[in-house]
Amino acid sequence: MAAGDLFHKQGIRGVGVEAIAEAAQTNKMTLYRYFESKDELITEWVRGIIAHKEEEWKDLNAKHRGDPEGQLRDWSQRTAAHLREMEERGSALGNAFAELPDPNHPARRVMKEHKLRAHKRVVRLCKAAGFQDPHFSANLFMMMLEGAHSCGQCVGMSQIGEHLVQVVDRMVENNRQQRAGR
Amino acid sequence: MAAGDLFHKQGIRGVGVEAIAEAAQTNKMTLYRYFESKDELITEWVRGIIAHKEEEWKDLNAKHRGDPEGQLRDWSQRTAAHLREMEERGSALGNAFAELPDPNHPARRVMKEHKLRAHKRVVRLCKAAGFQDPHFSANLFMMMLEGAHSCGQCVGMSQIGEHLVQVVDRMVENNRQQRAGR
DNA sequence: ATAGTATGTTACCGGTCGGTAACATTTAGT
DNA sequence: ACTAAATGTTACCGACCGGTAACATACTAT
Repeated sequence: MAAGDLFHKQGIRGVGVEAIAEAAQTNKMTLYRYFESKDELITEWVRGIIAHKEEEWKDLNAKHRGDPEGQLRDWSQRTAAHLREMEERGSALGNAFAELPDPNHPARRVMKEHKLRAHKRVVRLCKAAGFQDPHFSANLFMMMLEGAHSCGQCVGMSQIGEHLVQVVDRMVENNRQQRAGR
Repeated sequence: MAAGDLFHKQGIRGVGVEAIAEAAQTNKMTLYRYFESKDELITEWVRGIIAHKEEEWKDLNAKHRGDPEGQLRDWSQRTAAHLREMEERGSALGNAFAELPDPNHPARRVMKEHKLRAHKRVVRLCKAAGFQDPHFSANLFMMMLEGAHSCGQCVGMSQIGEHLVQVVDRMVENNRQQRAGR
């Protein structure tokens, strides 16, 4: 779905169905034979993004099996890499949240569920990594990763990415030392 | 300008000029005698928010004169308080960024300048507080404060606010100990 | 070749929205 | 009370957008 690029770059509400069809190299009519409304189309796009992220978490889990610290560090590295190739416009999901204020919008519900899952996952990882206060650390991780996107727009993505990786490394290292000292 | 509530709650593009006028207890025509376009109206709203934030920084500076650590801690506390009374919808400026993708939009330019100023200010504070790597710490602060808004939508604002305050306190404390140990 | 299905084309509908014109009404200063 | 400025009212315009109908064309399988 190449229409997603449009959504991300011009904003969901700033892109007409006609433009979406063109980006998908088809036309409006055919589009409406597959999606019953623009809202459903948006929702499907969001679902795609989320599926991709879940896929990445599976990779992360497979690559660092039984190593929650490694997963966290790799997660930050991937996010940093993702930041670097995303000049100007912020996070797709974050923007979508801002652009769909209606709490009953299906896409919004899907995103909320995903965020809850993501948060739980990070809490679980922090628990497994032996962090003293897993909820605290998990919230910290989430805050920083979320904030990196919007923050990079004024500082420069690459620097933000670097610092993100650094601080996650430090947190993991600190935790390791604290555990050793107990 | 009470119309700002509408912008924040329903999204900039989701609010018509008519609704804005009604919220301001006037009508469209009068509105257009003061603002030459909706875009300028949006920009003025954004300017108001920014002015309010700058005002708060003046307060912060006056209250903790010569105490950059106190300013940073108080900043986090105010942000936490602000989070608590902001259930559901994220940061006004962050949302505006998402809703105005056009890089030439005047409001966007204003916001970008403001973000740059804010970042510089925090770097300056971190320098004054004697942080070892002021740019690193400043970026951390910014990331967390930015991220807290979007993150609170899935965890609960009050908890996020608490943790935000805690971590800023810890960073300040760590810095104090490191300085003492040098 | 033919039938059936998927895709493309055009034109249109209803609604909303930003913005304006023309005129009526109120407010305020003297 | 009279004037001038500010505000309100109504109606409208043009543009855009989401969505549909009707029909034409291309593809595919047998």
